[in-house]
Amino acid sequence: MSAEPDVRQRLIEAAADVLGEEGPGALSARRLARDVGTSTMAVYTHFGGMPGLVRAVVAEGFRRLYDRVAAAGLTDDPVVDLAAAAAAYRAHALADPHLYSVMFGSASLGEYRLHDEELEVGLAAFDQLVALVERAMVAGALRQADPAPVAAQLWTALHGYVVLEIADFYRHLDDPESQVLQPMLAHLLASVG
Amino acid sequence: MSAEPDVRQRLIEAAADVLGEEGPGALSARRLARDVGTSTMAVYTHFGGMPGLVRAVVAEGFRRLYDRVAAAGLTDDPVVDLAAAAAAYRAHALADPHLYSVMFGSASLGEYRLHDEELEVGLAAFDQLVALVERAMVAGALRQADPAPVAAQLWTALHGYVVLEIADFYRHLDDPESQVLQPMLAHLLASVG
DNA sequence: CATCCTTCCATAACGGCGTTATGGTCACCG
DNA sequence: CGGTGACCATAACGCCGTTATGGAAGGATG
Repeated sequence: MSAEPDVRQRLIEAAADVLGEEGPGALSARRLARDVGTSTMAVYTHFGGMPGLVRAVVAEGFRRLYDRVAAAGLTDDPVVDLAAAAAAYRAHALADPHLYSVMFGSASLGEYRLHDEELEVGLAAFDQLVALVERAMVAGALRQADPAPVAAQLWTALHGYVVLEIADFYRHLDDPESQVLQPMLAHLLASVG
Repeated sequence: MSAEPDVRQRLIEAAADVLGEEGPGALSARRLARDVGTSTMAVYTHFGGMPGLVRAVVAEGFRRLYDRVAAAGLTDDPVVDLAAAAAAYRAHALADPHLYSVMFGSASLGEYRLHDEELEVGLAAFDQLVALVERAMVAGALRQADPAPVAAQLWTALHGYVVLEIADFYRHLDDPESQVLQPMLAHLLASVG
């Protein structure tokens, strides 16, 4: 049934599965060792402990996020592509909200704190957005400027929306997507366009 | 030294203290019982368990956030007041980042999920912002519209910034406050003004 | 071929955790 | 004055992360 090689990768995938299906409360070295068919010591030889495994899962989450946003593809309209990337980003986060929460660590699992290794993977995903913004600038759809801060503003707003949506803080609004998310992104794009 | 009555409130304050000084990893019923000078059973008689205590701490966090933002006071310029409220909001979050993370971390700490009780306290804080926006509208500083979605957009962007700042995701930018936060809020205000 | 050394994981133990069962104490109410 | 309920101390159960120890496999070295 299960392939035997690469215990490290299988632990990461098992952790991502448990996170997606049962939430962070179900994450434990013993549970993962059982699922993968090994002992808890494998977690220590490969990750140095449970926090190390969580960091690896976070890096994996950023890799998946990168792939998902990249899969949105490109058209001949840079603004349409920006909207498509944002939609893909949100869809990915909502499809695995626990993983997304752990990625942005605010989720406070253990004493986790961002290391350079995971930050690098996260920044690769962010650079995608910078490239999309820069492309819109050279195409004349956005005013010429440093694309990094503009991309950071878009990402910040989108991330804030996703976090509050996952935490169910828009419960009292009907259709928050069209009342909050879309106008907010439209305002930001209009102001830098 | 310590007042004896109201074990419930003392447990909440002890939890907020531990959260602020040592982070969520140090939160435990046994630890809090030791600090307060009681047994773990007090947690169960007053909160029904550890998740119940966390929910109470979240509600307390929203109450403090409300007070902190309200303390910003009012001038005769509604736009200045909006900026002051945003600054107070950010300062409060950065002063106790663990508490802020738990408040919005739908994930991770146990199986915590937002209940109506805490949402109500959170919405009271949000209503402050709605009132500030409405005040700016009647003063003519912002275009007349439904203030709730506008306030939600401002809050979303500000929250996103605070979360990413706490998680140290702006490490690669110098002065993210002036490169990201200020222009983002300015753009949103300009677009609705 | 024999040896060593490194990598990797199984077993078992330690302390701490949330939770539960049980019982005791004290206030209040009939 | 008996009872009844709220509140908490004690102790146990089954988890957890982590560590110590040792054994098995494989490549390098003589």
